[in-house]
Amino acid sequence: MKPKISDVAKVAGVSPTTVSRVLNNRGYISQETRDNVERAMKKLNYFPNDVARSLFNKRTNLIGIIVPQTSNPFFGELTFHIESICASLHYKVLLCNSLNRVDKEKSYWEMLMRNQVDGVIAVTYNRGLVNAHEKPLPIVTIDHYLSPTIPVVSSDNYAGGVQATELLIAKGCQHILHINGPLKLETPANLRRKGYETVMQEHGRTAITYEIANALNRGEQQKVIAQLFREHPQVDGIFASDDLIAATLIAEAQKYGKHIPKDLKVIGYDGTETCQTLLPSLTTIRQPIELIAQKAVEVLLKEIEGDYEQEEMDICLPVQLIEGTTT
Amino acid sequence: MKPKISDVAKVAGVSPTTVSRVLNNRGYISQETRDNVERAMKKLNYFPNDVARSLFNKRTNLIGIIVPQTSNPFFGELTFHIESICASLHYKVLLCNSLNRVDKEKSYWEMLMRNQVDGVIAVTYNRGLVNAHEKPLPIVTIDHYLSPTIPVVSSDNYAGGVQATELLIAKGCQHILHINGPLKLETPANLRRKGYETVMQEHGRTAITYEIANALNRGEQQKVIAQLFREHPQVDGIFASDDLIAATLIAEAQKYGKHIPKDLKVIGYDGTETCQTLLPSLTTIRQPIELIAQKAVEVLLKEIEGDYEQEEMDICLPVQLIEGTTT
DNA sequence: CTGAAAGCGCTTACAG
DNA sequence: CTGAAAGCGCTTACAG
Repeated sequence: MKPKISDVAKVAGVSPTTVSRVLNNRGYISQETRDNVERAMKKLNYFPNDVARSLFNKRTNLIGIIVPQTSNPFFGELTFHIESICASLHYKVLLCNSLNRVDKEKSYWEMLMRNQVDGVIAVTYNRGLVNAHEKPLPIVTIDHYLSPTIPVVSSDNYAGGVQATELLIAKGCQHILHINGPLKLETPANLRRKGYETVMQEHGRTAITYEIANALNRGEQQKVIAQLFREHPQVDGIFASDDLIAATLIAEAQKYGKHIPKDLKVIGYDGTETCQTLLPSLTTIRQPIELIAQKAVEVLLKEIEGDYEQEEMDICLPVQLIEGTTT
Repeated sequence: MKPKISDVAKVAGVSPTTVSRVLNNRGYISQETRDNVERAMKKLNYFPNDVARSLFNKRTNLIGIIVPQTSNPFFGELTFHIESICASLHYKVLLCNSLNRVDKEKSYWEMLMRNQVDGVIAVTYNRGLVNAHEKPLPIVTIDHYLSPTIPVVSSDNYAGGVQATELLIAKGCQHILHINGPLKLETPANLRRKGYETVMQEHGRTAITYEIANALNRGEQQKVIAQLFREHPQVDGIFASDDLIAATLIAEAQKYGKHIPKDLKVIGYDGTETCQTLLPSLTTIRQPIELIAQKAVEVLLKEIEGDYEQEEMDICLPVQLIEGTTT
């Protein structure tokens, strides 16, 4: 059996109370008792049981993070940074892959509540989630508006959309299209499209957006892209709302005999490390992923500690254009 | 305050014991009491506290997973699958990004013990880890031998190395090199090199392997690649031990004016979904990532449930050659 | 079919 | 400076 505090107490010849005190460094303990207890802990290879501690303290130091899926490079990197930062602050991370599915979001949410997480970082859609529970946990979302009372961290999607579109125009594209994920969802990510539309309008162009219902599915992507080429054979510039779509686009374009960037210029979005390594030629708008993670954790911890300030409801971080050879 | 079992009991007009019984569906309860209790739970929006449950049951349904970093597509996909499978089996996942650093592995390991995880899936190096603790948890590793008593799940690295090398030879390469991660570590991944060396020898060729000390660092990769091109200008075939290295290789080769596949053929390793999307042209050896995740979870749960069988100590899964246009 | 009691491993007032 | 007692929210023998 794993040793418990009373075992240590017995070996050290003190009470469990005293052991607990040296463990938590609380109250006065004589150096001698302290040494005794520490020797006993070492001898028994004792580790405190955090489950018992959490029960008493009503604090788990656990946070939940809900992402669509860590296999997507953007979420994989985001998850990495969030977990790393949390670990450095002595928080532990319970991971949830929601696949953007409402049923999964719901059951994960309930799981996190049952496990008494101190807070959650959500990169997920479902709006009803939060209101459904009377006593919402501290929560912060990334790129998704869940409710007006929940803080959001995102990068400057509007500016990203503007920059991407302006670049295509500057490069001389005449027929510029946009491909996006599911549009009905009210996410800041839709601001990318807004940026695109605004710039197009300013230049007297018609904005046309193709929607991929399930952006995580590559087959779905190919279908929409095929349709796009069919309906707009004259297209010579495309702003894709993420790098994976852009990559699929490039592969499909080659099948149609379109040369990139001569016949068709493509710009993506996200600029993950992975994409910079695997497809360094891609022009893209880079999101400051690590910074997003940092801010999200920072805001969440403030909520948890209770010194949360109103002005931090909506944090918007700068993006950066990275020019490759696809434009 | 969150409602607890005694609150529910009060509302339902029964004892806490009874509430617990309907919660766990244990023992006999009259339909009427059951309905009463359920109504009370709904009314109070009650959710059981899993921390308290875990304390009593000495079972958390929590497993730890330690990977180098989820931002790497291979580990991102592996993590996704492991977590998804666990969720479907009502296990929760505590995520740890070790960066292959011994200090982090150690502190994560201790953290997992304190949190009373039921088991851990480790994709990590440190050998001393396990022996250091008298009472090791149920554990399974992926692609890493920690100790002879710990089961390993991996794909057929030797066959992968053989297939990769044979392909380059079949394509007419005369000077074939290999780039690998840190070689001193006794991982099944080194079998890839063994496969390479064996085939080279069979064909009377000299096997030469370049080592990247920190495979997670792209700057490091570039340095080694530059050295490789300097020392072996006549190289015309390279087997890279993962797809990211292969991608960096391809980018560097272009700087040296080498045309791929005419002047230089490149084959990678892993074949993640992400890589198939971002760099579909890459020839590679695909690991069955989802299957690896499945087996790892399966073996771990058997250890946890206690019906673990000896013959499953070393599970080796088949790999698959995927031919792109880089060979 | 239901409840009172004890206990999971810890911590914190409260005494001394 | 140290210890006995009570309790965190739950569950399981044990009675009835």
